[in-house]
Amino acid sequence: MTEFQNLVYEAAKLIPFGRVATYQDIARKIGRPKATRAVGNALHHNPQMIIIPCHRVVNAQGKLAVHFGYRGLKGQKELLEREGVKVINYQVDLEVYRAASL
DNA sequence: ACAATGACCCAGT
DNA sequence: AACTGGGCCATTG
Repeated sequence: MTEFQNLVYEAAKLIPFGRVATYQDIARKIGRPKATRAVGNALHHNPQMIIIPCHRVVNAQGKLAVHFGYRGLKGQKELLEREGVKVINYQVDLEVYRAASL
């Protein structure tokens, strides 16, 4: 477990229930605004798939991660809808659900 | 130390 | 809207 990954996971846990964050938000939160790609990597290697709310993390367009580990796209979609987030065509409205605290 | 890879982003065509 | 190329950063072989 690298230090970078810890930072990413900690940041991910801060995303409130029923809201989402972009890879950029996470990157910015941990002090590496341009490491968005690395953030994606870290989440992919996520050791605690369920514990860490990585399903609340989407790309800059609000699109869900295609290679999501837990039950794929559908899994992430269901997890989000279970929190009251409307997912249209595997995409969420960032203007509405993006966590403001980031 | 170097090259390649990936759940990314942005601008240009 | 779809495709391309360049840039970014951490991890891995």
